[in-house]
Amino acid sequence: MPKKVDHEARREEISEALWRIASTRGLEGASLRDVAAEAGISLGRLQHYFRGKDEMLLFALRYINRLADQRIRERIEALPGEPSPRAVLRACLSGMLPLDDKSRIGVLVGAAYFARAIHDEGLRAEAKEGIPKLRAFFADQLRAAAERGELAPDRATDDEAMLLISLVDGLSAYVLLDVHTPEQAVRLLDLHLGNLFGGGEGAEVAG
Amino acid sequence: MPKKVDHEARREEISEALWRIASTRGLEGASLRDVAAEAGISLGRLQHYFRGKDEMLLFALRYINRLADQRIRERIEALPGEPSPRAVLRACLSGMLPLDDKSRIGVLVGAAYFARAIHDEGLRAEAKEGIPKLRAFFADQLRAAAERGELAPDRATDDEAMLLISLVDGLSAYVLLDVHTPEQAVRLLDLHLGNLFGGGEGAEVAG
DNA sequence: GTTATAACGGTACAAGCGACTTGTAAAAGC
DNA sequence: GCTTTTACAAGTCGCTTGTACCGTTATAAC
Repeated sequence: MPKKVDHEARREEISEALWRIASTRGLEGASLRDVAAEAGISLGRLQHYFRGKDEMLLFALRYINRLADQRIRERIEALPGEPSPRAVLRACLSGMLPLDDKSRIGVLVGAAYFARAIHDEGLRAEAKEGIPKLRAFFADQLRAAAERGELAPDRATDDEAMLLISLVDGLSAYVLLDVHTPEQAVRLLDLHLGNLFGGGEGAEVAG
Repeated sequence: MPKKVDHEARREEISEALWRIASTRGLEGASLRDVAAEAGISLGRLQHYFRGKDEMLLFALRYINRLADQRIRERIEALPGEPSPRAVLRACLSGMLPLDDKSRIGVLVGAAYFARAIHDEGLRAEAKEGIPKLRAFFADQLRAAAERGELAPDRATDDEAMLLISLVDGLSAYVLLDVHTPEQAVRLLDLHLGNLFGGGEGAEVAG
């Protein structure tokens, strides 16, 4: 047999090439040939690592979700001292916004997948997968905040969590459309958090 | 000359066929041939009314936006008596959610266009166009509410208006992905409005 | 050294795409 | 009634797409 190649690593390289195309031209404009060219490989090689286009798309989606998850986890752990629930939430939510090149590409690719997921059962299941966990995590933070007296105790934490997720998605969409600048999106997010937790204190946490 | 045909009406018929396809298979899966078949006409005839695909897409987008605008205007006028700013806002916002078949198709088509608008300057300009006016209208309602003492006077009305728009867009996306049912989306919207205006009073307005 | 096989590069192919051209029928204008 | 113009249907064009299928190389196993 010839040299053993790390298939997973190859697939990740190809996925990154796909992201680069999807974030500039959209998913629908990413043909197998384009992706192969962007990755600097032949079409034949790409086909060696992915049976078909769908398999490639699904792998790339799972991979980018995994990276985004990890990125946000690191943001939380990077918070100084014993961060308040509010600080944790702000770090998460602003990490979901397209603020820098990395996260912008992530959101861009996510938007491209979103459009396809609406009509594709497989992708839709994949897109929905992470929401409940995220929602539960946010709700936990809100409950912790309520216990510490930083949040009105009569707030419906589970619903407020979902509201936060929906809001960030809406804000992200408008940043992609250049309706907001990234800074405005953060400002609006902070406004909502201010309404939720009360007052402006807490907004000085770095983003 | 032969019988005079109402070009505008023909274009609207074709647009409606396009929506039907876009709402089930997505915009990218809507070829000129498919649209023509859905409209029950030949490809040649479709091309007689639209120079190219881009022109068709743009017309259909403007048309559906016009209809949505009109639909929401009617919702406001249908409100009983002298409606409160809160009731007006709720009618608008819930009208933007995909609650019935009509609005669902509208949002579905809007989502398809959104994905394309990210990478298409012309469509992006079209998608952005209505936002400032909507935002100003919402801000006016919020100011009116503040004057009537139904809203805390220190609220940043312009930002709160944008927050409402972003939230509804996020909620709509999650309804399309079957993360929320339409009912849950309305519940979350009402929760936000309750937070904004205070208390639960006002939530009894029909949707 | 032979062989089996993973790892390719290259090409061929049918299908579908948007755009364009041509042909034809019919009705309004003169 | 002849002409002109509109309203179509049908076909063709060049191109791109995803997929399938070669052929070749290189290396690990025996």
